[in-house]
Amino acid sequence: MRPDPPANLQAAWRQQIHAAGMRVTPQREALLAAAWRLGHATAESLVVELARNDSSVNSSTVYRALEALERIGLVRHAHLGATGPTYHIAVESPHIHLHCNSCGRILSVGVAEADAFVRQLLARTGFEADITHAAIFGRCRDCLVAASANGGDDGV
Amino acid sequence: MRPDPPANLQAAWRQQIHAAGMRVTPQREALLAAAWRLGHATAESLVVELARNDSSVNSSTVYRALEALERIGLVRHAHLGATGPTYHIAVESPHIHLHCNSCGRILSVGVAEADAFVRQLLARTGFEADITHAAIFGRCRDCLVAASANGGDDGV
DNA sequence: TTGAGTGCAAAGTATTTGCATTCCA
DNA sequence: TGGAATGCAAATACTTTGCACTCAA
Repeated sequence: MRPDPPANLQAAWRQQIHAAGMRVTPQREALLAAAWRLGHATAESLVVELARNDSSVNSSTVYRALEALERIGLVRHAHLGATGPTYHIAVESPHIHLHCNSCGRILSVGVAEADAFVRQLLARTGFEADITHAAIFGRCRDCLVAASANGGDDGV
Repeated sequence: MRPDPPANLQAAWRQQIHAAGMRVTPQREALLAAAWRLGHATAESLVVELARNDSSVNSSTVYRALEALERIGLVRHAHLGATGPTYHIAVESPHIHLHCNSCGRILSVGVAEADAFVRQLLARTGFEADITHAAIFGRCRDCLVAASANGGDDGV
């Protein structure tokens, strides 16, 4: 969990909402701050995080606000696991999500790791991949080590 | 939509269920056949497909059967879109799913396309990726062409 | 014969929608 | 002040669970 967003960032958010012809409301500001603190958050977890922090926001408002804020590019969603979409602040540098099937953790690595793959895919199949949009599933280093220490058993 | 599975394949399924100490029921046979016909199917779509074909199976049975059949390796699931998990018969040769954000189609390409990427990811981050488990989002060739013909507009 | 598997109905969870009210610009 | 945005409550969609009954082995 990160600390609250810096004031200048919050100001930029307000400005961007306003520039899009939309209204700056306390709920939207609280929502953006909560998304910033959580890093990766489902709609559900945002509702909970907001309730924890004084400012509770109705869940239907959260869904509608996320949709509106995504439309103007302030937040993005990705598919990180079995659950529904996960939202994050758009300014974060783009990264690939690696979802460990054993421990459930989400690791992030830079998009550069996949550059060659994306280029090759485009050249050979004509498909322009947005590698950041969905997690890649698998097993993280720690769980691989634990599994092999465990006699090579899966441990899943 | 594929034709019904060949008899020898169905026999192999029965054998594998039996070998796992589980019971071969008409519902499970119908479910496997439906999954084979659909290729990629959500639990929901399997319920519908089964209802269409004489043999309707209760949805709770479908969920429980999918879980049981996945446990013994006869079916697998993947995350292909915004919706829940998608099931497919396990014998299909492993493939990467490419989900087009514009037209919604799911393209399949061989895992060989990602071999270098998976190897590099393992070497550099220690993460063993199962690239087949989740779709990669992006835009297919047709939609890219359509978008550029459209003055470079997104068209989404 | 018997218990794994099924169907049904009810509950749970996540998300959406209609409408009256609030409050930002 | 006007209409975008919110809160509430009801509706919807999907999945899970408890329980009595069925049927594969």
